[in-house]
Parts: sequence; C-alpha cells; structure tokens
Amino acid sequence: MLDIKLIRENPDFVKERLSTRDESYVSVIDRVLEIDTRRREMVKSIDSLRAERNERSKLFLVYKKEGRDVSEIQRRVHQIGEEISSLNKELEEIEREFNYLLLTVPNLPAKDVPIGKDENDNIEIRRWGKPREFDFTPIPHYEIGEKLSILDFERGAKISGSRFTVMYKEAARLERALINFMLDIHTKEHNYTEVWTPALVKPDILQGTGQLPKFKEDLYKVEEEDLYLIPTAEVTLTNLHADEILSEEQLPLYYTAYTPCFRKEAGSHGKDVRGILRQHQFDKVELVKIVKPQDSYSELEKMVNEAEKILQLLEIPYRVVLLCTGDMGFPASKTYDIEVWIPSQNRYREISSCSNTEDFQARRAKIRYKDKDGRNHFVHTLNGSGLAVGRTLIAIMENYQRPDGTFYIPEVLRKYM
RNA sequence: GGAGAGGUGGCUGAGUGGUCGAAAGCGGCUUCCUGCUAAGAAGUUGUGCGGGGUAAAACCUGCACCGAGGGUUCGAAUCCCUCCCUCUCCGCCA
Repeated sequence: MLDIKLIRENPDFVKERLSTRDESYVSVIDRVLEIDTRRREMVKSIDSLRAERNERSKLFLVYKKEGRDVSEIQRRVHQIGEEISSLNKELEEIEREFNYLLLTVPNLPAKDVPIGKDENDNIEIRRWGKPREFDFTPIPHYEIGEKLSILDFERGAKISGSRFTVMYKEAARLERALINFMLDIHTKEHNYTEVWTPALVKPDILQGTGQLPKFKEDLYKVEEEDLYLIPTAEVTLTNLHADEILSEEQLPLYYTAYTPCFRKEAGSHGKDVRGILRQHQFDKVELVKIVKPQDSYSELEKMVNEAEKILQLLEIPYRVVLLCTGDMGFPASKTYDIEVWIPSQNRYREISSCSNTEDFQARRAKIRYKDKDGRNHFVHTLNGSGLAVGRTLIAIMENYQRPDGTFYIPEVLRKYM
C-alpha cells in the first residue's frame, strides 16, 4: 500500500512512477485524491460532532448534580448521535472505496528499474556457468522421469487433476534432499532462522503481503472456512510480525522456510502444460528479510547472492535478470529473477524471484520498528525464492542427464540422498 | 464436539454505567544526587486518524481505540447480543 500522504503531497511523482507499469493507474490516483478529500472533510465534521457530544455529556453530569433540568441536553445529545450515525454510514461507504483503491494500487518501481512492457524489456545482469555441450540430444525432464518411472503424470491427473504429479523413488528423494540442502545452506552459511509455518492463512494475512484483494482468482480457498492455502511462504514469514512494533535491535530479521505452495495458475492455460514446471502444488524454500529502510537495497543484492549460491553449489548454469517495470510483481519496487538453464528448451527459465517491497507490505501488514529516539517507522520487507524446489529438480535432471536416460546427482547432494 | 473460566497499555494487574486512555507494581527513557562490580530521588513513558505549528522536529489541539463486530443509553472498558481467541476438564484424534 502506498502512503496516502505521499500521494497527497506528490501526486505527479506517484502518477509518473505508476504509469511506468500501466497508464491506467493515473486515473485511479485521481480518484483516490478525490475520495481522500471527501473522506477528510467527513472525518472532520464527525469528529467535531463527537467533541460536542462529549462536551454536553460532561455538562449533563454537572447539571444533574446541581439539580437543573437536563432534558434539553438529553435531546440535543440524542440528536447529535443520530447525525453522527447517518454521517458514519456515508463515511463507511467512502472508506470502503478508498481502502479498496489503495489496496489495489501496486508499489512504485524504484528509480533504477528499467522501464518496459514485458519480459522482453528485462535486463540481463550476469551469467554464471556455461551451458553444457551435449553429444546427444538432451530430452525434457518429463521424458526422463517417465522412462525411469519416477514421475507419474497420469496418476497425478487421476487423483488430483491437471498440473498435479506423483513422484517416486529418486525423484521423491531428490525433492526431499534439495529441501534439506537449501535449508542447511541458508541457515548455516547465510544466517537465516529456520521457520516452519502453517499452509492455511486468514484473508487479512494475504492482504498484508498483497495477494488480496486483487489476486483472489489465483488462490485456493478452503470451503466453508475463511482460510486460504498459501501461494508462497513469503505470506507466512512476512506476516510473522504483522501488527507488531519491533525494536531497532531486533533488525535485521532473516527467515527461511520450506513450505508447499498452492496456485490456481489462472490465466496460464496452455502454458508449460507438460512436466512439473508449472504445478498447482509445488515445494519452495523461501527467504524473507525484515530490515531497516536504509539497508533494504544492499540486503536485496545479498539475498540474490544467497539464492544464487544454491545453483553454484549444484553447478548449474543460470543468469540473473533485472525485471522491468511492466514485468514486476504487484508489491515489488525492484525485482531480480534468477533463471536456470533448461537444456531441452534451450533457454533460461525462472527459478527464483527476489524482491524488495520497501514499505509496501509493511504498511499493509503494519510492521514497524521503534528507533533510538522512540519514533516509529515502517520496516522494509524482502522476499525471494531460495529456490523453487521442483524447478531445481528439473534443472538437475536435464543438465545432468546421460545418453542412457539416467541422470547424475550433484556431488553436494549425495550426502542428503 | 461438550462443560466451565477468561481476554484491559511492553509485562503483571485494578477497574461493573459518567470525573477512565484507564490505579498500582515491574520494565523502558530523561534528569539529579552519590560514587563504583551499583543504589537512591524526581519526572516521563500506548497506537492510529485529523487540525494548528515548524525548514524539519519539538510542541499545542480534536477524535477514536480496554479481543472483533453490532445493540441499549443523554453517556459503555463497564450492561445485552453475535463472533474470534486463550486456559482447565471431558470426548475424539495424527
């Protein structure tokens, strides 16, 4: 959520930044400003009516003690009460729209984010490793998995539908090994605190990180319960401190968690239908940082390095891409994607996304810290995949495949198998 | 799921219709005194939204908030209703 004061005081700046994502936000901001003015006028008159009511209620007591007639006060206070409640009804409506609009406006892109429309305008920052030269034609992971009988798409579809897969033996073990490996690296080498979280959360938690109210279509909801399945552990980890005022000494906080993630993948029909690249349920090891504002951009760079470290240890080629304004997620002010080399597709595919949301999520989730002078500020929050486990599995199967249809397990993972 | 108890400020804990944003203690902060493996005294110490003020603060001021939402009342932390959560016992259960 953007700071309404920023919108009020620098509307042109806000519009300029938002229009790098989409022109249509300009009119939304105008509407926000319009409603904000009305809102404040109403709050003002309601507050002064309340002040009057408080005043008269005190008088009431005094009169009563003095034995004077109080019926006039009674009448007036009652009348004020009715005026307040009718104004309140109006205000509620205004605030409903105001809040909805504010909650559906995305974060402002940072100044150094390239302006662009879609992924074609992203900027490659660096590459690591050289794609292997095969002396045979590499096959996709789903063919490898089916031949080895370790990936079962038919039965996945039978028991759960499309975009669900069953894994056996080496695939299942590798999945588990990767989770442990990633968590170990992040906790032991990068100083993250390991966390285990619920996978079902309340709606206001999803509002805190930005999935609600705008992206409801992509979330699974439990019927008859006001609970949603998390699309990422970013949701639970970031909201750990929702509604809290942290002390300055507590910062920075680094959290990592393995959780399953659930996404409806609405709007990606026909995309990546084969294999386990895009599933309704997948595993991810997530990284979340809660930091002081002045540190958030250096922490972002560090976080990308920490995610990269996993691929380096696995010795799988990848590249780092800086997303352009049009390709960035809703709460992000700056995002780096890590894309891993997929031989069967002869290209890099996203395996991690690391974002600084500045105070966008902190403001929604009300995560603040008190500085040395006793003043409260919103923290900055960052999140990144460290990494998507299923996609790492794909990368291993494909990059380390042998001509006989088997594949090699990277050295660092052997002790986990 | 059933029965009972309870949800108050950073913590403990008073408060059953007005003078309560809320006693007291602890903790935190500031100052003073003393002087040395710290003790004492005084003051101060919640959050949010408005208005005024400032270069920005400080500061002044209005309103709201005592689990959440509704209701009764001239007036609610205090009474009523609904919901949520915690604890104890029983049941069930990985």
